[in-house]
Amino acid sequence: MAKFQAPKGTHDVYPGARKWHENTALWNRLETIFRELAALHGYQEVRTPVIEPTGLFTRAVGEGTDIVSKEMYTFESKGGDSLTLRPEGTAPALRAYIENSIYAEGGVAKLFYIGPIFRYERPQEGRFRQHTQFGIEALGSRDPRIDAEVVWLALSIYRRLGLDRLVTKVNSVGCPNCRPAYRDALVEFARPFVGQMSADNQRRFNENPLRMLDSKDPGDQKLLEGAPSYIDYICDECRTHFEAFKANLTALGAQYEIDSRLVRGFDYYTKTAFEIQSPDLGAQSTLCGGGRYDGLVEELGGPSTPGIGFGLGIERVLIALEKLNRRPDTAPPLTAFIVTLGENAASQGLALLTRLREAGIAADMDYAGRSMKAQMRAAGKSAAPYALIVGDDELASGDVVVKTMATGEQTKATLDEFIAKTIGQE
RNA sequence: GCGGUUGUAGCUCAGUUGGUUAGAGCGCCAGGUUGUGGCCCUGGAGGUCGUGGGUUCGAGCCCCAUCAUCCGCCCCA
Repeated sequence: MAKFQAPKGTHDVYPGARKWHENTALWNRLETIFRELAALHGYQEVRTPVIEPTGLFTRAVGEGTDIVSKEMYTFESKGGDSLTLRPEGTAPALRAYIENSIYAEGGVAKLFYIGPIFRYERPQEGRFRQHTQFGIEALGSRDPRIDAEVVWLALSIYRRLGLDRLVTKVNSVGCPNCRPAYRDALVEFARPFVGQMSADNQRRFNENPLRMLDSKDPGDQKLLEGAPSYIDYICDECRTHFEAFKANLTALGAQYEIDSRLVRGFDYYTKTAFEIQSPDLGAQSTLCGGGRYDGLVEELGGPSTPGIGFGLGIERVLIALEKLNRRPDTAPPLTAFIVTLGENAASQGLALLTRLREAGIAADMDYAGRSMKAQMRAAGKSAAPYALIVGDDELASGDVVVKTMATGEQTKATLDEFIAKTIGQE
């Protein structure tokens, strides 16, 4: 009998998984932290479908990008429409923002999302065909202070998780006013040695010259060493914005580097672009990437609205934490484990459990009808702080033996006393 | 799309120049304690050696193919 397995590049998340990025308790903990910090900064959740019209991504991300040209899961619906499993989170969030007229609320709309992202790529460490992103989008402000706040929120998340040693890289990729001049300058600079560059960069030279700077090919890097810097071509508006953004970041106490080579893989970015990397992650070192996209809402058919956001790969965060052995605290799944002795007690077990649960105490028992020794083993393995032991003696006296597993100490108490004391501790 | 790695018990792996019934640790189950977990001791269950073909008297080991896995390039979270 052939066994089924999760498709290449996908993974399950399940209780007790050894790999942190597959462990339910750790996922739950991280998601809670994301939600708390998002709420703390005024962001509210938006949930969008996993499938979207294919055109949404070709329009937003750009026809020439790798994502659109070769990494999308695209299929035809029975009705004949072309649908795509979302390969990124910003375009769907903005589609929802426009479709539901969220902009009509006025002010700045702050949205966050947590959900799966699909890209057809060759899996490797930290890269999956289905991964999960936490992302935020702030729509309606062109104030550079919000650029700094967005970066700061990402950094706050990592700090909260105990992830240090991070490198934050910032850049300005300009705007439609100044980009053409820079693009032309870069093309003229590279023209004499196009033929000496890697095949990829020769392609980029024609299709998307800015991406040439992103090449990791050592030969390309050497050839492009003296390449013109965007900062010398940037228009006054973009320069002012970039300076204010950096000043605000500095004022918050954030450490960052200016990386004039930082060019992100989506066509929609304007002005601010940033990336947060971890040196502990291996080849796929980017934990978070984002930037400003002042023309995108309009491009997608909404009112002219500036925006900025980021996406953060949750699997990569978990992998980085695992490598540093920084395990987030997770509460034990159970508080009490009931151990019964004999037929009479066994038949009472479920009723006792129910009383605990109705009082809000997570409790369980061993349903296999096994020996006390086996039940105690199960209690220990469950990590519940307390074992409640019930036998004929306890049934007669109306109380239970409360064993504190960590110390081995035992006392007698009625179930109500145990409940009152346990709830008092929370 | 390209390059490399590894596939033996639930997990991590060992298996000498191809040679009888394929091993260890951990985990699991049970007993040692007919009312007590974690430590210790004893025992037990569990494997078509990824799959298919080939070479050979004989293949976990050699050859071919295939599937899967992980890692790197590319790209990105």
